[in-house]
Amino acid sequence: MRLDKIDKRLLNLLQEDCKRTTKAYALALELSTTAVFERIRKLENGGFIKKYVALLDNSMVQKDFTVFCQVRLVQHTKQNILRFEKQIQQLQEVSNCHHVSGDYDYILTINVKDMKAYREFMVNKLTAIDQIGSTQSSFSIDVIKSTTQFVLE
Amino acid sequence: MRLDKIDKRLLNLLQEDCKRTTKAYALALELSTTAVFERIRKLENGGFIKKYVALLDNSMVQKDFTVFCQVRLVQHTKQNILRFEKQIQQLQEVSNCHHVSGDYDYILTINVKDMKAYREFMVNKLTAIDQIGSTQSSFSIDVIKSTTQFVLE
DNA sequence: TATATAAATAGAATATAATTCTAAATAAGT
DNA sequence: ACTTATTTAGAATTATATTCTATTTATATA
Repeated sequence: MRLDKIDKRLLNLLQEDCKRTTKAYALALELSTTAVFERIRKLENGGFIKKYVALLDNSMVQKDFTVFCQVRLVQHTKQNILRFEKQIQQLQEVSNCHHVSGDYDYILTINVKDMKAYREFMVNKLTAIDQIGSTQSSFSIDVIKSTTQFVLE
Repeated sequence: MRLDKIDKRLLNLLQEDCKRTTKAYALALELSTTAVFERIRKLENGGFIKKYVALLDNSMVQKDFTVFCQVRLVQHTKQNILRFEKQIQQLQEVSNCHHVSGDYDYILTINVKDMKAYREFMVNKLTAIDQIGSTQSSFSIDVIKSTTQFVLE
């Protein structure tokens, strides 16, 4: 399935605000509500849209202390990798984790309340994972940009 | 305004899937639809919920080449900082940018189609920003975890 | 502890929107 | 040009959101 211009515009709109009425999208795209309804259904079933979610204000829910933590494993055995990754997935403080090229093996994004909570997390949870060799943390001083939207054109 | 247990459970649900019916949330929380409706309204007006968005499948929309790019500025003048940040915000390939502590000044998350597109981006857009001193890129080999959800408890 | 006041909830009523259905229009393939 | 499939529109229906009123529950105050 291929996306045409209208699909892309629709996806851009849905990424901005998925709670508008079908009528509102229809108006913006100059189509009927049925046409829009069918397109959305296709985009959902086609796997383009993963999910619809509420995004919270980090500071309002006390999760605005963000840390980027680079991790190196002690040894790159398949077992180590799998165990490490499984444990990372379990940690609710970790919002993102990528296996990456370069000096370190993984880059993690960690969201907690404050430095104290980060220390707790490091001591009790992260460094408790014994596949980890070394880590390096960069603390977020300010958020310059943060979006979930991919601009399609 | 303070969040009680029910609010937190509701926020957790809305972060998972914001498109369920009020009735569905009401059922899960053992409340009436009106009660849930009012709570959601409060969470929205109280600024806890920033927005409702559709999350797309990166690979389906050809944005699954992810790079973490660390950036160092040539000089830390206020002017340089502001100019750099303003330009970064403009770049649609950059989904995230944080001012960070440590060796580098910024960590950027970049989403493009492939290595070729990344090269284009680097040459034509990123390194065109003349406040940048040096950069270091880590390429994502695999996504271990990726969520927008903060677990509230 | 009794009383007043505010906040939260439930259920019914209403308004609005989603979804389905049928038919027409458009596009694609032969 | 003709057939077939896809997309679209408008009306009809179903489901849901939203409002309203009355109760209940919680909170504050004397």
